[in-house]
Amino acid sequence: MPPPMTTPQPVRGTQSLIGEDADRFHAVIAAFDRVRARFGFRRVEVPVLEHTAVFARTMGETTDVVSKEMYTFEDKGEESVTLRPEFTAGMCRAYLSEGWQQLAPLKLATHGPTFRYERPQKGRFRQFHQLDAEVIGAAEAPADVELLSFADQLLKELELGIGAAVLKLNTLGDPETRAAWRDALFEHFSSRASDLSEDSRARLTRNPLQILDSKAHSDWPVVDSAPVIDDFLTPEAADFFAQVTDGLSAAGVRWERAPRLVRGLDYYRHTAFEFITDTLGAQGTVIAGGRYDGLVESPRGPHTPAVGWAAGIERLAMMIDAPQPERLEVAVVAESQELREGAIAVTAALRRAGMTCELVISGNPRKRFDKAVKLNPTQIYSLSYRGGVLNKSQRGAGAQKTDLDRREFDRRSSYQ
RNA sequence: GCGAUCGUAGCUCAGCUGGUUAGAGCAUCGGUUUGUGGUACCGAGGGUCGCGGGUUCAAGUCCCGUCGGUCGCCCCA
Repeated sequence: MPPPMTTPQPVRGTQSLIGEDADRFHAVIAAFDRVRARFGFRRVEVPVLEHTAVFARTMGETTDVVSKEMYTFEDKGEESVTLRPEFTAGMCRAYLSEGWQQLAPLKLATHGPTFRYERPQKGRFRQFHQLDAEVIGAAEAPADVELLSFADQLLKELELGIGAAVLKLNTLGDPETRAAWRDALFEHFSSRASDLSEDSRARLTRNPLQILDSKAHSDWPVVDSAPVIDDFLTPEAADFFAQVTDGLSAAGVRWERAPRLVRGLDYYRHTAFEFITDTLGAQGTVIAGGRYDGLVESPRGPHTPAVGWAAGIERLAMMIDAPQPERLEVAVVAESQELREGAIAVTAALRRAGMTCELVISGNPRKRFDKAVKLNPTQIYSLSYRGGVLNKSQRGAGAQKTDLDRREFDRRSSYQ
């Protein structure tokens, strides 16, 4: 229990944004939505809250995310529910339980908050936000190309700069390929277990593929000499990967082969990818995804091939240039009390005409003009009495086009 | 879960080897001045020094714990 405090504290790992931070955040979402529409991905909404089984089953009970990072609790109906730690599971659940199957193949996009109980650090929060894109019910390589082109175009429009994020691409092949490769890896790593780090030795029986992206330097020689998947690809799997890479080249998407990029869970097939950056410290992954043909059907669902990716909004927001802040067009100032209603009338007319407008009619009348100046508007309309005479002035650049007509200004500001 | 580092006013910070009623700039509010694209001066409000305990005649300062921020490990978006 937190100790009683006079001022409430935010929950650890959550954040509230204002100003430039909020602008960055929404610039990422705006770009996503723009590109989304152009690629024909349908906008969908799925719940933040799902039955715990939705995530536990699809993500694998032994995953770190499921075993120790989920916000899981019993609701008042004594049902175990979980705040989503990712989107894919909920999207698939909706596909199955909301009758979306009849619309397949579906290109879907959504975004929103996701939750993971982790130690916060740079680019990592307990409540964080993701962009998500999925193609469900499409088994062919063009779907992968479509999905990756979407991600690539999004990054281009965010103007991260050349080389800021590179696409690392790999194939995990079909189940036959994967099983053969896995066996070969197991054999390779078992024979050299004594050279492996403690972490990697633990992975050996649980998931030998994960040793491939071990960060322990001591593992690197063993990893470098490990068998590569290309030697195990079935002709079908090799053809699928070739279609993806040819498609990407045709679409003008730059990529790099990453033969050690893997996914731990068995339902991943064929395409696996990450957009990586070195500008975010330890959290280098900005977009990650892959093909998960085996997910929906396990343990008992219709065979449903699918590909998808998720992106971290906060991570992208940290990488983009600061967006232009919304510029105030007009500040209307009443520099004495009896001119307030006139100022209100002018402001109302300007806002109805579609202009962004702030009203400055409170506080010390003599300081109101300075207050207006600090709002940094394009124009200032001020109403004042000077030497007992009503003085109306419009100041600022570019007045002609957006200006309230002079006569209209006079009429409105004379409101009694 | 592990490690490092930091918590003083709304913000950015100062505060010496512990020593009177804890300071500055900015911001806010008020007064005078100026009189139209960030005037100048004066004044006010605002802090149980993150929280709890300990050492001491005396703790913002030293010690322990705890909560939080930041960065890294792990994992991931």
